[in-house]
Amino acid sequence: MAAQGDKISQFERFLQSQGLKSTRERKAIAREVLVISEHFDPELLQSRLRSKGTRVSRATIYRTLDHLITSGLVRKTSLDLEHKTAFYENTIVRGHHEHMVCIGCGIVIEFTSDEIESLQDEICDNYRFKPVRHTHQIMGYCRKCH
Amino acid sequence: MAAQGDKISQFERFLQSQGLKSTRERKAIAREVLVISEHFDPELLQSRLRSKGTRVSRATIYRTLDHLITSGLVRKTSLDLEHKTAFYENTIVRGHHEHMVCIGCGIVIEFTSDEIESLQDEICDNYRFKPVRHTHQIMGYCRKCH
DNA sequence: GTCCTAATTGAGACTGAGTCGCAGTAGCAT
DNA sequence: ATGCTACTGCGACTCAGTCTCAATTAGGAC
Repeated sequence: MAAQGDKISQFERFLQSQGLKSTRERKAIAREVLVISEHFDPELLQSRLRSKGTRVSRATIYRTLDHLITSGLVRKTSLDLEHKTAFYENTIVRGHHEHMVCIGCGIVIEFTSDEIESLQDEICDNYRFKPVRHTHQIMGYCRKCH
Repeated sequence: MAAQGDKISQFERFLQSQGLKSTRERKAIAREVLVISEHFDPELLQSRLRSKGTRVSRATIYRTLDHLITSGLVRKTSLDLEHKTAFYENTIVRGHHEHMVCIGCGIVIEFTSDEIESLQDEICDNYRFKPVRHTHQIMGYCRKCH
């Protein structure tokens, strides 16, 4: 898709603006991340790259993910308390959303609610708190599991 | 306080009902946990016990926290993505609440909102999802930090 | 194209939270 | 008091993530 190329060059401009270099590894990682449409962990990312013939070390995966986060192309999503690994997702394919996680089968259902978002803003206002990001996660049992 | 003794014996009954034994270590841990009014991590719990002259191994701390969770006296609260350690809190002193965490100074502000809770229930209903617990956390800057 | 320097990479050592196996210990029911 | 079984502590282990360092590479200057 055309949009992806744009995003890659957005990332390259970001790197340049930070005095960072645009390397083979960084481009490969960015390219792959923008193509994954679900949550992923660094492990999965590495193995997807490997299966395409691109070997990148664990350290570089982590380092590059940090840059992708700073550049705004990727976000870190908790999705946790059960899993120990961090999860990531690209911000292009995936808009903002919250999670319901089934304790039975592990399935993740996404939801959003404008009402909740605005109540949240109201509460922050009351506390003079300037929100930057938030996570809202419901653990329970999905239709199939209870 | 009187309530604490009750809770201790509630825990002992729980242990018994599970065919578990009521040991010196478990009682000491339960007693301490019920007296901590803030979030704590296993590390802190252990050092508080040690400073009272009770030595308990790390493994036992973790094992007992699990039992306390199952018994309902303690809950695990994410409070994370920044910290790597798990946090816990006792359910007696601390009612249900959500967190705002300041990215600047780390201060944790608690909040609750009945409106949000009921919107949440509504959403779960729509998805035929049976909620068990949830976490809702806002990261941002507190009054002093922006 | 060549040179130069600073940034980058990969490998492996390291860290820190949490778990596990095991040998010795201690509840508790009889 | 006895015996069965669960419990404890220790230290080894795991696993995600970080760090160090020597070797490599991007990319600007010439």
